[in-house]
Amino acid sequence: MGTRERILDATADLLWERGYTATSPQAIQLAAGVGQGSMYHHFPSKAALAAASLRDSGEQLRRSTAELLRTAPTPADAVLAYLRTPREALRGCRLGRMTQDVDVLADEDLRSPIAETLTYYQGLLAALLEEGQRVGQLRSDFSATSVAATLVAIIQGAHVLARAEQAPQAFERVVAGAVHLVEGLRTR
Amino acid sequence: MGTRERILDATADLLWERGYTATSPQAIQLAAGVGQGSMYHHFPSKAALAAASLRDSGEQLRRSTAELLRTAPTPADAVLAYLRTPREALRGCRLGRMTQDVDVLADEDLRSPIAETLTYYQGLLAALLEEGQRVGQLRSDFSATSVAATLVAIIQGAHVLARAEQAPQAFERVVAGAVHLVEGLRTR
DNA sequence: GTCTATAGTCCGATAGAC
DNA sequence: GTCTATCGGACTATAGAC
Repeated sequence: MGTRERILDATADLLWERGYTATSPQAIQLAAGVGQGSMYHHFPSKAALAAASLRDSGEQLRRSTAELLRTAPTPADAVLAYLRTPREALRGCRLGRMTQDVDVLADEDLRSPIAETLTYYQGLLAALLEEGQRVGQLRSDFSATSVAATLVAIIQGAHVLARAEQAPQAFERVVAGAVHLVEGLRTR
Repeated sequence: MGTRERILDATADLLWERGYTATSPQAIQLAAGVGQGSMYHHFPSKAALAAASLRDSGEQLRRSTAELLRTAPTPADAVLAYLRTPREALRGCRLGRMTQDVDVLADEDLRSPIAETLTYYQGLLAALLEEGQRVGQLRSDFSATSVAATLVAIIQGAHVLARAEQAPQAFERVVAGAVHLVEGLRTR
């Protein structure tokens, strides 16, 4: 693995663990096992390095989520799979966590991969919900776009609760409740 | 207003705006209009000051939420009022946002007001949902505890989406979807 | 391309005058 | 109780040798 990739890997880990502002170039260099000069040779600044890392993470997450949803037999199954897929409850969402950092929100290059990925999730779920409505599996008296946004928010919020309580069970509780709520959307 | 209160007020604002690690004693002193000596006279450290501020914020939020839920005519109305109450979408939840700061999670005095408040919300909502089930307003085939956790997560996640997109409309979209989901819990 | 040395700033906290 | 001066260290970034 090349130096550039080792730097990007270390950055992704540290951004997930500590966030942007609290992650120092020094810590990245230590974790990647490179000197300061190497980091600044490959990336002009901490912000540019973080932006590259977040872009990579966003692409990876969008790809794996699309794959997850594509393999379910029915739309309702796909939505439930989105809720139930195993996640690192205590680590939080590696992109969603960044929204609490003002320096991230102030920099378009840092914010856009986050916004694009969360918007992409909502699009995938809205399409599934509409399909479920079209084939009569789901009720037609709700807005697929709104419910899709709510489902994405549920996963983000589940991470918040699990971290607050420092208990993965909080995440599971949120998911269990979400499953109850989604079951209420089925036609009967 | 006394010096101590001015310091606590400035701290609460800055913690909400910037989080814990990114808020410097210097910034607090500037915002409160006091010197370093005053701050360290009233509070032994940045951590102790932040803990006092978060305890205050938690008490205030628990009190206002209990009041909000107590004034609704029926359990389902109270749950919908929780979802629909106006919130500062782009600023985020002043307690929930802290869960992304590792230094906060590592310090029990900082973490516990957050965990206690979010747990308190869940307890209030679970009691309402159970009451709704008892009086036949809500279906009895769901876990009130789980759904209560999901409702709290929805509001936390709505803040995340709104901040990611830098658009309050994202918050409204999440709430609209949540209302659809809660309507599915009613008996018919 | 990679390294070390260093600059200039800000951090959290303490000392001590008033 | 409040102030200013200051400490020791960490921060992001640059310089320049190899």
